[in-house]
Amino acid sequence: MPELPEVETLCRQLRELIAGKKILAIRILDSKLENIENLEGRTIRLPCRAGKCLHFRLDDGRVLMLHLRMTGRLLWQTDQPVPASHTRFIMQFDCGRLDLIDPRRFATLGVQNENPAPKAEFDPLNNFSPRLLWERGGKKILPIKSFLMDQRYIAGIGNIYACEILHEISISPRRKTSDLSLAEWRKLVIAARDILNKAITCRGTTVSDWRDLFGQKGEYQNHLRVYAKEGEPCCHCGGIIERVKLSGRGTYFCPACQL
DNA sequence: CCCTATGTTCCCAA
DNA sequence: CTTGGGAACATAGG
Repeated sequence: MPELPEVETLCRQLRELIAGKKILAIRILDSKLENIENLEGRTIRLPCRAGKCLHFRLDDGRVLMLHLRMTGRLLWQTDQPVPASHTRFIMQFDCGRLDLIDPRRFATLGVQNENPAPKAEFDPLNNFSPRLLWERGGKKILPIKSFLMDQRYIAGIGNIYACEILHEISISPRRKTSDLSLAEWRKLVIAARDILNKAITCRGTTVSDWRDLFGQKGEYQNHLRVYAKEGEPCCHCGGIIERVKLSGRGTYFCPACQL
């Protein structure tokens, strides 16, 4: 479930708790998860986010990588000795315990020996140049929403924020990527940064079960304008929000003003 | 029973 | 090679 703002929220909360801390013990409670050797005794450096992925660099140079996929959650526990149901992985520190909870068991855990190369060409909060996006998208005839959500191109944007960003700039999710003008890419870059940063400030979007590291709901669901708003009036033009299927995903937009 | 789900990957067809 | 569609992964909830 988590997209960039949710993973960033976890990352910031983790930095306060486990940067520089030693892993006392781990427990893997799901045979689907990769068995990771020799984590005990290692110290975690500053946790980092890469798209929707969390990277925990260790003092021996290895990098523990966690992707939460659809239903993965991280929960910080200090006084609950019994893990919640669907707990798949536990890391014990002297100050508390980090639990990975994942009902659908899609989350992935892995270790690499060195820093992984960036997976995406663009990052909405760092290198997000309208001109480079315009050049890159210039020959793509796929829908702009599919382009925004493709993690090979752009890091961290998923279904909720793709819908919100496109609505903000009044562009249809079905528009061909190559149709966007440089001016439209400029608007997109600004809208993406605004929306994602605001969502980070709100600690993410809780429409069903997203929770932060301490089990708290986010607040950005109170600012959504199209996602899960089928049948409601558009805040820009009063048109009725529709839901269609695009790239296999429920897609919310205003057919009256998103052209 | 039906459908849906904030993600990714793989296979197949056009 | 590019794109789109569907299934798969596994589970909960409406």
